[in-house]
Amino acid sequence: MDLEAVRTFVAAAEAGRFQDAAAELSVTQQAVSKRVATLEKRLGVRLFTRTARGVRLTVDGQAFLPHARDLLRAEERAVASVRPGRRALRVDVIGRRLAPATLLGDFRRAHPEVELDVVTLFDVDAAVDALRSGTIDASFRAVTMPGRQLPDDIRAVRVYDEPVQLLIGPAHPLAAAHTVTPAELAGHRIWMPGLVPGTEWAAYYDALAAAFGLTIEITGPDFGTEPLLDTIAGSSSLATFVGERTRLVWPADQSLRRIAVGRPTPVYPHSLIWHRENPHPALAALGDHLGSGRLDHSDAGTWTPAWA
Amino acid sequence: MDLEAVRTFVAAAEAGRFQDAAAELSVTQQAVSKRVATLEKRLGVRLFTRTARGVRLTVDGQAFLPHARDLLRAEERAVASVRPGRRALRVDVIGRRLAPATLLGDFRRAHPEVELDVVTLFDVDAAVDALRSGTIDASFRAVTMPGRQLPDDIRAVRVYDEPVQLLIGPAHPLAAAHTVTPAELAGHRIWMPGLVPGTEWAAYYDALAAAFGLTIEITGPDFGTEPLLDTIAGSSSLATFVGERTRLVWPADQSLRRIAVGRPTPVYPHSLIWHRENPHPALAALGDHLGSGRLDHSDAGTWTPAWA
DNA sequence: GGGAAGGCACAACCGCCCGTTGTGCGCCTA
DNA sequence: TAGGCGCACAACGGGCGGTTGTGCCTTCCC
Repeated sequence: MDLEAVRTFVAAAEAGRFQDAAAELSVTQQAVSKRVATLEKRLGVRLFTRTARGVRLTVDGQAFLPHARDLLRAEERAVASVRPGRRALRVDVIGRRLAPATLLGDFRRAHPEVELDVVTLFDVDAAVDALRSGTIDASFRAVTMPGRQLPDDIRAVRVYDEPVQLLIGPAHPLAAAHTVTPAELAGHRIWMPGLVPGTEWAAYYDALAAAFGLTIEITGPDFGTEPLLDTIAGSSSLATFVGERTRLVWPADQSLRRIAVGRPTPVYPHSLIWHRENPHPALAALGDHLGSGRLDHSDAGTWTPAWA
Repeated sequence: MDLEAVRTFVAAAEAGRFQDAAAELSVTQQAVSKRVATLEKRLGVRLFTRTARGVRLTVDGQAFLPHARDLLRAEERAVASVRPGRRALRVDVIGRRLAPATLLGDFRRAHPEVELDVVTLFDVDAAVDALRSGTIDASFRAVTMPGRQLPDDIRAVRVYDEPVQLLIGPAHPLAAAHTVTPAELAGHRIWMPGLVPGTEWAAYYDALAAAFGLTIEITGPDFGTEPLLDTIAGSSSLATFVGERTRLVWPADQSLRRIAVGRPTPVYPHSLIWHRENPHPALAALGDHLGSGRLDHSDAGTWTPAWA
């Protein structure tokens, strides 16, 4: 379907006459007539009844009109999402099912007027580059990697310490446990395919493994979450880590179990970083929203890497 | 913007290679390349980075992708709204700001999975014709007009008795009243432009005027609700009737006042009518929804026309 | 390190769609 | 009944979009 035809249809419906719609669109009346006729042919229904004083919407036309407006609005938003300058707020998250995406979902509900786009970059370096070039406006990252220092023009605020949980199947020996300590996981096989070496995500789990003597396997190609969850659910020895707010979409019959990890609870330090001079008006709203819900991370019962 | 290009963009983003997208769309790789290049040119940004093993989304492309999917979904809904057979549930209402539209809004919220289109036909006769021809699936009307009998194949259920209220400006002598009786309105000027003779809407107010000795003026052309409300707000003698749930969109400074009418309260009997053999699956859900919230209209303190 | 293969871009060609001009027809109005 | 208004149809022309053919770059493998 051609959006130019849809735009013509809306203009004609509002004007009530093809001639006026044609004037508004800077084309001839015949062009409007042709566009509408083509649209009607494609849809298989008549959208207007032609009268001596102009046109009037048919019932089908009345039903189609709001959808046509929706289409044009969606087009406007799509164009606006990539328009240089004054585009929608663009935030980088580490994964679309992880806690940052959930936090952004909360923000979207709290501020429905803010246009928000979510993207995913490779790592902190890419995010910093994108922040500096103005390609993105903010990024959720664990920015305090060992040996790295944020540049002066990048601001960072630690907004959410997310508890790490163990995900296992019903046949796993820990399936009946309510809580396990990190030390109790030593000797168990913890499998995390998809953990890309060099990312801060991988650095976090490296530190976790080192601190408590765990063995984390990242062998094998990453086939996506579904095969991973399938394997975990059917295994009596494999486990994996997930964040407390990680959304899992798995078939209900798999009966995967989340086991809390405590004494201490490893928490993943999500931070929001942005460029000091970014003028985007919605950025302040995002900062306020995240700051208001910020958790107190001075709790002695939690664990973070020494470099965090 | 061309939706075919948008569809191509989504296919290429999912496939990761122009060649695969081309195969899926049954065009050549060069056509996909051209479509994407044209789209990028129109948007002014690069959507893909070209690599030796295919293409990868840029940050702009990542931001654009969900909007592109939205566009295609909106197109699908638009086409579905007029597709003969299996189209969305289509309901005729007497006006988009009156109570039936509000009831449909409630239904939409309660059943977000139901595709619903709202149209407005001229009168009961047009609605019955449309129900029989399958053009619409249901209609909100006050069907019990004097001298009219619904055909056997049309079912009707009285779903909502809407109290009538008086709408006046702050300078009107009744502005301070909490409730007025219909009889007290005799002698006041009640102005209702836009009341089309021959419709059941007009018949109702004719009966109301006759029952209580009121004078209802329908003189003058109907310029829409805004001028009407402006005039009412600034007049010390003009009043008009509105339904209890009628949504008015007027500038806040006009300070219009709604005055309840009681002893008895005139109520407008909204009914839902549909064709006996309409097979639309969502029609039953609409009937259930309206039936569950149906008001008891055996209240002796209300008034309806004798023919209702 | 060099050849082969895979994948995208560019050029040329062409058909078709779209918009314009010119005209006809039906309906309402005076 | 004549005139005007408004949409549809016909003919024409240009440009957009698709295909074929080809070139270039990257990656992989021997």
